[in-house]
Amino acid sequence: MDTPERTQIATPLSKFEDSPVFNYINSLSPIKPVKSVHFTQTFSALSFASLPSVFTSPHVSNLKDSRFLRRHQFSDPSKPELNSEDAKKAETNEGNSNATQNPQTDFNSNSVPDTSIVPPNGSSNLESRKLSYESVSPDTINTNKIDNPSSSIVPFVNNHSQNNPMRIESDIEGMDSLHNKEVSGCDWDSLIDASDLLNFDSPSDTIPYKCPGQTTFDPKPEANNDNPSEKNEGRKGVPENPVMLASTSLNNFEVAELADDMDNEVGSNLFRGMRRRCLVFEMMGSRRKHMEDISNVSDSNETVIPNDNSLIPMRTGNGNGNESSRCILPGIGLHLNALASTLVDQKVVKHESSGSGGQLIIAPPSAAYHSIPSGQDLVTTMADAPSLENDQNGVTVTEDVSKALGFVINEELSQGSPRKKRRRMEHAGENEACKRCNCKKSKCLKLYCECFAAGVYCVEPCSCQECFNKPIHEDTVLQTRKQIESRNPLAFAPKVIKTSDSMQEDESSNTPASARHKRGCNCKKSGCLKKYCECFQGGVGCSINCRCEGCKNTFGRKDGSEMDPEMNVVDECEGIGTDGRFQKMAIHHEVDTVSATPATPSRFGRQSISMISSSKGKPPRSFLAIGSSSSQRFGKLNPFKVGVKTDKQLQTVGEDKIPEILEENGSPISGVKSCSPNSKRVSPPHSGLGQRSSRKLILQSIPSFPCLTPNSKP
DNA sequence: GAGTTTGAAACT
DNA sequence: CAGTTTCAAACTC
Ligand SMILES: [Zn+2]
Ligand SMILES: [Zn+2]
Ligand SMILES: [Zn+2]
Ligand SMILES: [Zn+2]
Ligand SMILES: [Zn+2]
Ligand SMILES: [Zn+2]
Repeated sequence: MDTPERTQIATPLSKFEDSPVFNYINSLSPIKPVKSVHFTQTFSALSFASLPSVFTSPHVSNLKDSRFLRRHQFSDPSKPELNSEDAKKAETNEGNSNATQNPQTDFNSNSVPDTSIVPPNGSSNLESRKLSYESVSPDTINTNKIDNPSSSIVPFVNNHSQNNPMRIESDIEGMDSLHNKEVSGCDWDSLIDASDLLNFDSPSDTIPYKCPGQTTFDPKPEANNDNPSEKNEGRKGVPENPVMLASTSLNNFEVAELADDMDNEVGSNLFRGMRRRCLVFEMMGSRRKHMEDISNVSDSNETVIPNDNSLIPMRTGNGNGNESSRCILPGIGLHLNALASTLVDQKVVKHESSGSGGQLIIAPPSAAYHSIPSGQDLVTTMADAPSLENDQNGVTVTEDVSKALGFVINEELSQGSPRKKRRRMEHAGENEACKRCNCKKSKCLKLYCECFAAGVYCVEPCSCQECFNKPIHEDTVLQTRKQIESRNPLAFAPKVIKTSDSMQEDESSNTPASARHKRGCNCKKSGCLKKYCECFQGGVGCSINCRCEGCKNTFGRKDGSEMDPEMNVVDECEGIGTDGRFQKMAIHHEVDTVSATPATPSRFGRQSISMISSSKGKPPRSFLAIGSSSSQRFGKLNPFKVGVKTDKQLQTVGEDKIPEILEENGSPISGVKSCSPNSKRVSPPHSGLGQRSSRKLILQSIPSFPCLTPNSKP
C-alpha cells in the first residue's frame, strides 16, 4: 500500500508543476491565497508528502508512509459525518427540538443508519481509499473544480507547496502552527506529542470521521458516496464539509465541556456565533479560512447562515455518516473528555494571550486546523458545545457531538499511531472494524471489557452478552467505575505513559521512545513479542516495571536495548499484523523538531513510526487515554463520551502529571486547572516547540481517566 | 469459525 | 502481597 501511495503522490507532485488544474483553480477563485491555504489545510495532511519534500526530501520518504496512512485515516473518518449530523441536530434542536431525542437512541440510531454506508467503505479498496483521500480533503476545494481525485490532488499539492512557503513567512505564528501542523500532520506522532492543536486540527480537518478501526481506508468510500450525494442534495461546496463540520463539532464539543466546567460565560453568545462560523467554515470551506488567515479579517456572519442551512442538509446527508456513526459510537468515550480538556486549555490560553488579536492568535492553531478558521473553530467549538449542553436538547446533541468527538479523537490517536491502519481492513474490516468487545460473562462492567476499560459504552458492533455498559445503565456503569477506581485509581488511566524521567524537556531529547506501560507487563511465554504483551501492544518497550521473562520486546527490552521502531512498525504493519492490526502509541517527544525542522528525518521517522496502529477499529482500550472527567461527564453529559481511539493505541501520558491529576483532581475542574497551567506554558507562541510539548503534556495528563474519576472518589 | 494460548483482571 | 481463578482478547488452525 505504502508504495503505491507514494507512487501516486510522486506523480502528483510532478504533475503539479504542470498542473493545469492549479492554474485553473487560481483563475477561478478570486481569492487565490485562500484557496491555496485552503488546500493546504485540507491537504496538509494529504499533501504532506509534498510539504515534507519542501522541507527536506529525506524525511519525506519515511514520512510519506506515515502520511499516507494518515490520509487514510483521515479519509476514513466517515465519522465526521456523524459529527456534522450531530452539529446539525444541535442547531436544529436549538431551533426545534426535533432531532434530539435520546442520546442513547441517537447513538444507536446513528449507528444503524450509518451502517449502510459503511459497508461500502469497508469493502472499498485501497485505491478507492486513496481516491477518497483525495476527494475527501480536497472536497472543499474539489467540489467544484476537480472532478478527478487524482487531478485534484495534484493541484492541491502544488498550491500547497507554493503556498506553504508563503504562508510561513507571512503568517508567522499562524504559520508555525500551520507549519507544525502540517508537519505533524504528516506524522501523527508528532501531532500527538507536540500540539494538541495539531492533533485536533489534522484529525478534525481531514480525518476525523469514521471509526478508528474502520476508518483506515474507508474514507474514500465515504467521501465518494457522501460527497456526491451531499453535494447534490445539500451544499455543493461542502461535500466534505460534513467532515469538517464533524470535526468542528467535535472540537466544539470538547470545548463546550470545558467551557461548561470552566467558563461558560466566555462563550455563550460569542461562541454561538462562532460556532456557526465554524460550521460555515466547514461548509464554506477553505476559502474563508484563507481569507481570514491572510487578511485576518474576521468574518462573520455570512458564513454562519449558510452553515446552518448547509448543516441541515448535511444532516440529512449524514447517511454517510451513519456508517461512521456505528463505528463512532464505540468510540465515544473518555477520550473525548481528554481531548476536550486539552482543547479547552489551549483555547483558554489563546483567548487570554490573544485578547483582541484573538483571531490572529487563534489563527495559528486554526491554521493547523484549517487555517484561520481554526481559531474560530476553536471558539466556535467552545461555544457550540456549551450551547448544546445548556440547551436541554443540547444534551442529546451533546452526546452526539461527544460521540463525534470521540471518534475524532480516536482517529486522531489512531492516526497518530496508525500508519498502518490500513491494514485492518483485511477482509471484513468494515463490520468487524467497528467491532469491539465480545464479553460473555463480565457484563461489560469489568476491565476485562475493552469498551468499559476504555471508558466507552458498548455499541452495536460489540458482541457482548448481557451488556450493562450502555447508556441505559449509566448509573450502574458509573458506579462500577467508581468502585474499580477506588481500588485502583489508575485503572482507567492510559496504560502507556510517557516517561520523562531522564528527560525532560522538551526537546531534549530524549530518547526515542520514552513511553512505557504504566504497570509493565508480566509476560511469561510470549517474549513480549505479541500483543499478549501490553507493552508490545502499546508499542512501547518493556521497562523496569515489567516482570516479563525472556523479554524480546522489539520496542525495547527492559533495560534498554531498543529495537528499531521501524522494524516493529514494518512488522506490525504487515508482518505482525497478520491481522494487520497493531497498535502502537505514538509517543513523540519532539514533534516540534519535526515540525520545525524536517531536519531530523531519521529521528522523526522513527518516532513517527513508533506509533502504529491497530488494524481493527476496536475500542481503544486503556491504552488510549480515556476521557478525563468522566465522572463529571458521566454525571452531567454522557457518561461515556469517551472517545475511543480507533485502535488501542496507547496514549502517552506524562507520568508526572498523571499522578498529580489523580491526587489533585478532586474535581474535573481541578483537572482542568492543572491543565491550564500547562496551557499557559504552551501559550507562549513564540516557542512553538515548547508549546506543543507542553500541550502534549496536557493532553496526556488530561486523558487519564483517573483525573476525573478521582474526584468522585474520596 | 472453532479452538488454543496468553496474561491481565478479579478474586481469595 | 502472593496464589488462584476468571476472563476475553490474541493467536492458531
Ligand atoms: Zn464488553
Ligand atoms: Zn463493548
Ligand atoms: Zn457490552
Ligand atoms: Zn511483555
Ligand atoms: Zn513489558
Ligand atoms: Zn518484556
